[in-house]
Amino acid sequence: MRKATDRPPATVHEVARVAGVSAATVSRLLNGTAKVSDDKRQAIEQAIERLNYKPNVLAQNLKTGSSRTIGILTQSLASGYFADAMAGVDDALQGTGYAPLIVSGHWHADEEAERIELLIARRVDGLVILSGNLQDEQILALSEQVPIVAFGRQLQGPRTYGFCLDNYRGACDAVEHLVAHGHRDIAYIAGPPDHRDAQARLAGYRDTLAKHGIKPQRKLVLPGDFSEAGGLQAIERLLASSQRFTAIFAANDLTAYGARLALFRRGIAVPDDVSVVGFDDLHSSMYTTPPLTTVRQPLFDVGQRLGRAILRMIRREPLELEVPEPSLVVRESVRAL
Amino acid sequence: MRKATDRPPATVHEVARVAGVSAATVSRLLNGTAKVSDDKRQAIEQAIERLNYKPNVLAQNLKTGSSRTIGILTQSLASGYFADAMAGVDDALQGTGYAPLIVSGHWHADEEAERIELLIARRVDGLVILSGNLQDEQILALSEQVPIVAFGRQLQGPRTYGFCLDNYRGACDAVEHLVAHGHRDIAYIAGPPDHRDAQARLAGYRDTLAKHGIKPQRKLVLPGDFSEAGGLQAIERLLASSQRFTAIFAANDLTAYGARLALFRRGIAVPDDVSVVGFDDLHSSMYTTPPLTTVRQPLFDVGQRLGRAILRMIRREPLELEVPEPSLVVRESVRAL
DNA sequence: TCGGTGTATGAAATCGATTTCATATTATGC
DNA sequence: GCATAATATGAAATCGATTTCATACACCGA
Repeated sequence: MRKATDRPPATVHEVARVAGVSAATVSRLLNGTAKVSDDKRQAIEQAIERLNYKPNVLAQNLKTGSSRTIGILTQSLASGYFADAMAGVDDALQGTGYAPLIVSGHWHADEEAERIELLIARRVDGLVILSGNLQDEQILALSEQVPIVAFGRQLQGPRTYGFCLDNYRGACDAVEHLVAHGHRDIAYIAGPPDHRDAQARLAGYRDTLAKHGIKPQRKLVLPGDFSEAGGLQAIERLLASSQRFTAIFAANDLTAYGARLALFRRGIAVPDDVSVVGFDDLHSSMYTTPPLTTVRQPLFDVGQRLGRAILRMIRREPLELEVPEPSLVVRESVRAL
Repeated sequence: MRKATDRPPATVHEVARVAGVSAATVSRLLNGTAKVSDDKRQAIEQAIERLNYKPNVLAQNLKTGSSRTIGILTQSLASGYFADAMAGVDDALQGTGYAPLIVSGHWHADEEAERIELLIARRVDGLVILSGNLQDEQILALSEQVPIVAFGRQLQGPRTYGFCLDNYRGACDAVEHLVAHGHRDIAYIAGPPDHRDAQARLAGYRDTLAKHGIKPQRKLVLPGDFSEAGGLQAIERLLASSQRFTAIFAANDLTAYGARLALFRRGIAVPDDVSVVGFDDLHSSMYTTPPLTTVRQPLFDVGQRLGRAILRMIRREPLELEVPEPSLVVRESVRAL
């Protein structure tokens, strides 16, 4: 199993020796740091070819003080929501020489802080933070050590930039849609009370009802937790309470899935008996039965922007600040009354 | 905005100087490489505290020749299937000092090879390969440079280990379940013809029918591609052909989702009119309407095993070889005839 | 008291690149 | 044709840890 080329990998010095030049010249050629004469260039290129030389990234890292790595803090590795954003970041990093180092904070501030310490210890050149429970001040403090871009929080600083989508606006659009279709008894399944996106969506729901002169009914606002189980339970309770409602606005798609199942179990048809609107537009929402009308968050796009932003920040280029908009995507889960 | 401690981070040498010892002693204490006397230990610990010293990982990497990083090659960053496995690997790596470097091959052999080159260039200490289109021989060749564990391919070598779940068995279980419930006209929506898991599942379907003396009907085997769109299209075609069938076995859950929607659009109830069984047990299959009966692949568990295996391989410890089993999870999408 | 064994410690080499600084060489201007 | 500027190049320092090798010292038995 021993290969012919079973010697330790070549170094710049060996390349230099074979090419009859100095290591400095090899380095200069490879990095384009300075002009090297044509004959030496050829000699070096041949030597590299012959020795199959690949620069040792570890040595480069040490010398340059950079790991050419971007840390990504997500809240869950197994969530379609974050996965889309991560895919976007990854896409933006493609071909730039930067690789993503992904860690998960599991929605827990302490764990997030710890994981970020880990990333900084590994000398990531930049940090992408996807949502989470850290305080903005903590992030600002961290940004003295490494440039940071964040999603799900409004931040601005010399080495910090964070943006949210307009959750309020998205929720308004969703409720407007229901109202426009004649619904007035609209239940809302909330998200975690301490989650700002959830708060904004709730506010959008309330304000839109008010705008149309629909009296808010406390019993139509149900607690939830952004999970299917939460949505299921909420609607089971609502049905048990025999409160009248013709539509449900769920704080996110997962919640809507759970709600949908609760209705299904009771033989209540969507959208014929009850209309449902979600929030997020997860990929699978296109294939629920019926396909879910929902507020689209363009998370891949968000991820791309974050990736591009962190790169610009690292290179100290100005970043173009433009925030994508959520938009209602109308499918088949809402019926006109 | 300037902090009091705005000087460059401390090095071993500074710690050594402050503590009145040599850098070697500091290193020895930190790594437990040799005994150091109690008084020096205290002096060093104080110096570390005072200077807030953190070893420079980049320098450690260079000197030790290892990056304390595990490369993970996935096929998609935004797939629930792979995400579960990645979460498992991540979980196994937690607290070991190793961090995952995740790249995606997008089901394309060339891209996979390229991404792996990138990981090797970054001197990952080990490689976890999740499925993909690379040839086994290519992987074996790569394993001379770095230890590899793989999922979705049977591999065995000094620095290589790969296992599959028993897809054949899983498919047999699924079809047995349908047959036991009185179904004989069972449609099958296949996966990509060149995908081994898909091939194994198809074989399981065919053999189980044969075992029960059910004549195979060519028109009941429909092409698919492991996606919802494929499943949708397959069932639309099947319905158009007015071929009789009472059950559908889909090559994976996504396909089943698509099939389900096609039925829904035609007003065909599941499971009352047609039964459906999937494969994978994605998280959301618990919340489809109705919840999907499917063959569970314990992917988080698989990921954990992969993570533990690669660590053992790196440490040159023997690895316990035990492959988890797929299992049918019965929900509500199958009716007895 | 002396040689021998063991132990804690430091000086210096090392990992493999990049970068500074000095120098030999060539090109340029008058 | 000579002084000067510009250019390509190499030797050596550097990044910050780890590790080898040598050494000083203490301890032990004879």
